Amino acid sequence: MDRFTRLCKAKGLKITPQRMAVYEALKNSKEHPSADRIHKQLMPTFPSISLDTVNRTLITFARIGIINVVEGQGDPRRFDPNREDHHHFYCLSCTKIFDFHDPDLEQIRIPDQVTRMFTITGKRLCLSGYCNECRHQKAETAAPAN
Amino acid sequence: MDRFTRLCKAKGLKITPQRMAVYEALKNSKEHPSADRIHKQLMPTFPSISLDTVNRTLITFARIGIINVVEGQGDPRRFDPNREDHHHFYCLSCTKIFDFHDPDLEQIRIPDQVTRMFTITGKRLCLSGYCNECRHQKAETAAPAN
DNA sequence: TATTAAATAGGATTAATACGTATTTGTCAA
DNA sequence: TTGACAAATACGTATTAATCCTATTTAATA
Ligand SMILES: [Mn+2]
Ligand SMILES: [Mn+2]
Ligand SMILES: [Zn+2]
Ligand SMILES: [Zn+2]
Repeated sequence: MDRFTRLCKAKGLKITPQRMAVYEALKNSKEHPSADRIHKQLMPTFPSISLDTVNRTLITFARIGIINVVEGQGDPRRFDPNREDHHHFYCLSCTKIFDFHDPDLEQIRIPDQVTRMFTITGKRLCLSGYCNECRHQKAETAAPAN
Repeated sequence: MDRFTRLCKAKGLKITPQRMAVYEALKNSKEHPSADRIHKQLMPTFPSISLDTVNRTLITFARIGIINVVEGQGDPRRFDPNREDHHHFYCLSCTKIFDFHDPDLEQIRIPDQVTRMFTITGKRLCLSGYCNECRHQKAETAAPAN
């Protein structure tokens, strides 16, 4: 019994072709797709799958801990299949999210004042700016940010 | 000449009653409002102001550096008038964002590999979980997250 | 194989944001 | 102080994301 089947059983979720398809689309991906993106990706091989189902499935997966919802800046909700502890760089131009790791950052200590006040389930360093592809375009086209 | 007037002049922006109203609404706020929230807040004293103008104004303010856009998890775009270096806790239940500071975190070192690859304009520790108000409700109503 | 609750598809709705444009208005130079 | 003009606004429309509704299908279980 594979990981996916095990997880579904444990949470009392039915194993449907739709859920399997979404799981397969996410597995091994290092991207941070939106529901719409996953839906488009599945359409060729699974034309009958609905966007609503993809969206519900992703939210369900996030709820049971198969994936995470990640931080964006007002754009469509993004999901992250990478459950390792890691950090993010967010490109303000193309909205791509890049993972990075750093041993030093693993030991970030959260102030007691904060841990007392909140129940913390997620912790991550969020960087933003312009990715390599975008910073060049930017210099030509747009005015600088400040 | 006040800070707002100075900033607008420097960036070649006209000083309009709408922009002044939005600026006043943000100033001194420690919240992280959406465009809609600011619009609702202004309606009583400025009934003719349009949501479109509020939204455009906020985006303009973010562009010239008066405010920032902050990370959410798929909810409407949120703005942050607090330009001090600080960090965030995001409540997964009520979506409120809380500021916190920490001298230790000021010196977070970003790996060279990352600074080489990207132009970084923002850096922040992003925590998520449940705020004090929400974690109690949660115990009663909803099933645990995992 | 029959039962049943869960899940899906797809249409409708709501909400957030952006766009198009006629009109208004702040700015600046005469 | 005024007039010209580009910038900004209001508001209607369009687009997009997300959710809701419900008839139908289907996975799980006995
Ligand atoms: Mn990631
Ligand atoms: Mn803040
Ligand atoms: Zn980019
Ligand atoms: Zn809360």
